[in-house]
Amino acid sequence: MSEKEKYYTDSQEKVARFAKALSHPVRVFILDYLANNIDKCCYSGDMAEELPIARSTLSEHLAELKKAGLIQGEINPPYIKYCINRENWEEAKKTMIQFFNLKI
Amino acid sequence: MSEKEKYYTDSQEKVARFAKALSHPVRVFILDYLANNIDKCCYSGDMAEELPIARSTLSEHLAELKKAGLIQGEINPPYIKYCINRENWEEAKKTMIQFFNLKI
DNA sequence: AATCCATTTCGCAAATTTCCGAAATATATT
DNA sequence: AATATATTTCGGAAATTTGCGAAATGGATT
Repeated sequence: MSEKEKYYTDSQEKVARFAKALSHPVRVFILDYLANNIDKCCYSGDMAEELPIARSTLSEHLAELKKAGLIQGEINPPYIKYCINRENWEEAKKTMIQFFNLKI
Repeated sequence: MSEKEKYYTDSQEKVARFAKALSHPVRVFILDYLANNIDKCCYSGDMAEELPIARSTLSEHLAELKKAGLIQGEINPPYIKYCINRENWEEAKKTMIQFFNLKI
């Protein structure tokens, strides 16, 4: 009796999920920042200095990206060193590129 | 005295804007649908039949995609034939791929 | 002019997102 | 044990998004 029809493919849901993670300029900024400082330690506080938002708000954007799997934080108290999660980043990239390669 | 500092690059804002347009599975579905039926006429009603949402809700998702420039509607009363806006689609594709090509 | 039809717009409710400052956390240092 | 530090979590406000059904739209048909 389970009437759960599926309306969206896994791929469609994945595109939407990754896109949502990238749907705020602060989060795009964070990913850019991490990608451009791959060799350095990236702390929340460093990014906060370049952004017009409260630290607690930045923290929530970081959590959002973590939830999407795109970044990870290595705890090193009282700091947290953030970096891109390469494996999931590659998956997001593949997912989005495949979507944009629709034969239109 | 205009204290408007700019915190995000145009590119970052563009990524966020396009990503937002793709951040809901219904909208991803619509773009897939249009891309896979490029030769046919695509009416709102046809898509509505494959989706678990009210027609008015679908209409609002279509408006969202139109606002982002990704689709356009050719009015042919009482129908509206939808299709992907190729020029803006290509721009979105380029924007997103460039973003994902960050040297990480 | 009255009716039909696909679609959108409107009015509104519910859910989610974004944001902040204050408080909590967890460790290192004094 | 008290203090200092970077960050997160909490509580709550404001804004935005998602959704629906009813009404409006605009041209075609009777």
